[in-house]
Amino acid sequence: MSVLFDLVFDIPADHSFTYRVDDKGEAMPGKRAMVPFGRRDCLGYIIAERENLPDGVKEEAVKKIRRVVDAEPIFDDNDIEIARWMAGFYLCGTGQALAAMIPSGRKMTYPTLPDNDEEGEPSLSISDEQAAALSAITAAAPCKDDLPHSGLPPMFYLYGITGSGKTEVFLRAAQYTLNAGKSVIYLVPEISLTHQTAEVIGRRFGSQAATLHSGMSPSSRLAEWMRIRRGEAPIVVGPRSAVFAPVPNLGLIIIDEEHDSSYKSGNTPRYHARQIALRRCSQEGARLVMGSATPSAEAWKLMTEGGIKRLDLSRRISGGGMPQIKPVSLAKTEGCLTKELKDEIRITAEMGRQSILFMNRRGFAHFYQCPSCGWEQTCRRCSVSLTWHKSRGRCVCHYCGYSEPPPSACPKCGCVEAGYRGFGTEMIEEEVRRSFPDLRLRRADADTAGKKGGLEETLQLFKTGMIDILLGTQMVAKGLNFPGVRLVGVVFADTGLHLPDFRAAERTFSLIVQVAGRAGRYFPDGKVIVQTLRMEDPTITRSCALDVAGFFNAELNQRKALNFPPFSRLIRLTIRAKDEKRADAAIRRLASLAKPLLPADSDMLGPAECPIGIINDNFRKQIILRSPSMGSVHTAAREILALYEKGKDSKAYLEVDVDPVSML
DNA sequence: ATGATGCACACT
DNA sequence: GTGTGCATCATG
Repeated sequence: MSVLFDLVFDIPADHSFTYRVDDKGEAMPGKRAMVPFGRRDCLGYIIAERENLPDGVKEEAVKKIRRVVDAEPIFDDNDIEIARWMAGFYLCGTGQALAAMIPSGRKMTYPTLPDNDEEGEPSLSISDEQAAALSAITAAAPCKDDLPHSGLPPMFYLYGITGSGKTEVFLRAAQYTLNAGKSVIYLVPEISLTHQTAEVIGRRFGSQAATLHSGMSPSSRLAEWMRIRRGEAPIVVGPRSAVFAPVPNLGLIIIDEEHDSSYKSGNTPRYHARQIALRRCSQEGARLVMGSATPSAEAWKLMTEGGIKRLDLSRRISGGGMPQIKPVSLAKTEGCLTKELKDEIRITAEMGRQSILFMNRRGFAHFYQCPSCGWEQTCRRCSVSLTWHKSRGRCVCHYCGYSEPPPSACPKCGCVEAGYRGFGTEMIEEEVRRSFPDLRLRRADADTAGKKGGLEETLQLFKTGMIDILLGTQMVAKGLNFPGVRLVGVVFADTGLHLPDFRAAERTFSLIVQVAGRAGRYFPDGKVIVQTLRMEDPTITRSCALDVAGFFNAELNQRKALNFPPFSRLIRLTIRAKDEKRADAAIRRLASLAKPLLPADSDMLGPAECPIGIINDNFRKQIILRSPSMGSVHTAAREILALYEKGKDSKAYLEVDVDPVSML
């Protein structure tokens, strides 16, 4: 008597496939199995047992499971339920969702950051604000039957500047939850914070803690996963994929630095850890606690509406005040360092303290522009500005790697004044070296980090005071707390504002406030200089005033007027193809399928070229479906995709992004 | 996703 | 007449 099982695979196809085994033996839902699939053997996930064959499947078509891979199920009913929900929400295959839950661990190595002496040791006493926050969180013990009417779990937001003691509140809330016999998931942004926080938690909770990070080998990751499932590690720390940690009896999910974009997955399924956390908490009767100095617009809106309880941490606990933040105009400056910034660097050095010079995103800031006609040197393949790399003597595209020597004169108007404007790491490095030949300078960007241990070494040197000025990109903005830092200079704050993305202002604001938090952590004399060409821009002025509420008032009004999130939900459909005609045809077909299927309350933006029109020789076109809520547009999107699938051009690839975070 | 299949045009 | 290239299709 044979038994039937449904399996899913890590493929975009959404439906399950039925297999049989002669006698039940090892097979059961939650285990993986090798099965013949098409003309080869494939690893599939057993998701259910079934009584009868599905309609239209003939007895003789059903194949036998070759081998059950796992001794114990790696997924339980709850996991499979989440995967099914993800497949529906993110429009991916159930198997793809399951595969995302235990990523097969690509061997990426992340730098181990120097210790963050910040909140490592348990403080014996906490401030009144911290105590108030903690008791708010621990107050009402939620249970499944006791959820708010909305179906949302109890949600809290620790809203406070860097150094205001969020971590200590998180840790105590975790301890409280463990004491109550429940489990905790503690999410941190990718890369920098994982190790630091894992260490703090390891010290605090010992063997009760588990870490799930992407640097682990598949086998040790799986071993850790099973240890968590057995309940041997009731507190789990990790980046976004740790939101799936199979802890029994979930009581609390913590999302540190909630605004961080690494919580959104960059590949299929493009899930957002916050969304999964929300879902798990409401499903499993747990609490959700987030924290940041610069919440996302989504979180801010929910706080003002009361869906999330905001808990303010307004003071720095370690004695430092907030630094003075000064916007400075770049307008009449030769080069990239204003007099104000140079003066402060000098003063800082004379005090024996350190400076960080911060630039946004490599590539957008350092491009060739003709001073007479405005011609820009861009990549022929990717349509983004080329970046001048002095050390290589070439102009490089950051998307495809294409490079060429710089023109000696403007190819359009022949102007020989043609030079490099904009500020890249190398240019700033040169200017700082010229201005301060006596100061020790190190660069920390993707180039210098590439070498083995390059970044770690630089950070270690900086921490031990062997470097006076650290010049870096995004990667120095997050999670670094160096007591010796007095000055932070934002070299060109406008860069992010130029990006064609409705979240450009939000990100720029957040970045400046976060970066400002690096200064004066432990002393009251921190200084931040924000260089800009847009002294009047409200994003710049409000970030310099640390006016989060003012910024979001204006920003949310704007979003509302333009009907962008958080006042609407988006689904972005991107077509990419080597041949532009193909891409065009595909996106037009997609758009014409979509038009009549959209619900009345929804609309469609595009078809249009993507903000970055070409990446790696692929033309990219997009349409954006927009709706007041996910419900209706979701159903439509599923139909659209199903229709598109039949008769699609196999050389044109479709990418689906539900709730896109970056429009680039 | 991926591999098989079937049809188009090319060339010893 | 067979050989390479790509669109189409199904996978239980």
